[in-house]
Amino acid sequence: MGMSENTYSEKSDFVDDFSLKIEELGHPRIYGQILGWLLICDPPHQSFPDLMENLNISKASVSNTTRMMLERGLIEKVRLKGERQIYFKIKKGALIEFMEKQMALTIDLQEITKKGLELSKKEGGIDLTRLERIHSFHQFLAQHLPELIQKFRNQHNL
Amino acid sequence: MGMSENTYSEKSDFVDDFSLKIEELGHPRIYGQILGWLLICDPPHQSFPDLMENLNISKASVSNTTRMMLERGLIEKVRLKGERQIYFKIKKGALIEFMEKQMALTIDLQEITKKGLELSKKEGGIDLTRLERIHSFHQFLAQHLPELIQKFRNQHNL
DNA sequence: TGTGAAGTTCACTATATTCTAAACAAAATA
DNA sequence: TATTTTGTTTAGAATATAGTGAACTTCACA
Repeated sequence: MGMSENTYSEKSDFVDDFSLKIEELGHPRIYGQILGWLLICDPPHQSFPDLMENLNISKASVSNTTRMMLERGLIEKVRLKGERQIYFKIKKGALIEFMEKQMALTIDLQEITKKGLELSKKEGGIDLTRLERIHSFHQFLAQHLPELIQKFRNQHNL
Repeated sequence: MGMSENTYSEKSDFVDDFSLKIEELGHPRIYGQILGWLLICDPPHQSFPDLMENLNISKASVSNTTRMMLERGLIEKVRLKGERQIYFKIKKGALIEFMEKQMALTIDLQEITKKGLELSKKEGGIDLTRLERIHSFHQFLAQHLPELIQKFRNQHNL
């Protein structure tokens, strides 16, 4: 892993690394850019021009992406008294839910492999060990991941 | 979730669901197609023409994709005595490793958020609670996920 | 060595995605 | 009501990716 042990010297370095990793998880890069920036910006709420200037993205990108992120509950709008502009900030706990969903995808495979197994059994004569192995893994995760995450929530009052 | 509770009636249904989910995890769809097929095919090893016909993909796609999958250790070549053709089969335990890596990505974020935190502290005056929350989550996962998976391996002698 | 079967490579097409510019809408203020 | 500020929409450009056909290579075996 080419990942340095040092602290970042620029906020943009953090945003880059963060967004690349979010992209690797299967999401648009701009998601990670906005999320990453909203994690380290000052103040925690940011306007359209704030996002446009700091991330070098267009107004339309800000509009479209924030709309999607609002729908998915990742961020929320903030209105400041006496100000016309909308500000956006990370919704509390949203990133944890985001990662939780990420892992739930893995768990979906439990259901899929289960049905695949039933098909293979119905058909007969098919070697089941391949599917059984991966299915039992997902079954195990489906069983234990939620309680592991719950344990974290309890520890941190979330 | 539009996922039926029934068993699939066609192998292609399983392959479709499986490959769509793999795609959602950020991988090329054809990965999921080949992996899914290799999980339920009979026999477990498949030739070039087998894959081309059952998945409706070209010879070139089989060649390119299997090369990548071999490099990443997902599948392996099988040679049958007296046969010139190469066969491919799922490498034992490969899918579990694949999913493990998937979760390790999530853990990479522990390192990234840690460095982001250090930057924010160095800069001073920045609200740290946002990053601290997500970092502690990843730290928690980085600590507990490996041992959870190890527990599975122990239970199943893998 | 010649032949044909098996697999690889690569340039290109098709497709999907991302992002933007620019026109448009809404709403506050003058 | 006219003007300005703020945000939305949408058609299309730019880019990336996936997938293919066809030429090419390799190699077993006659």
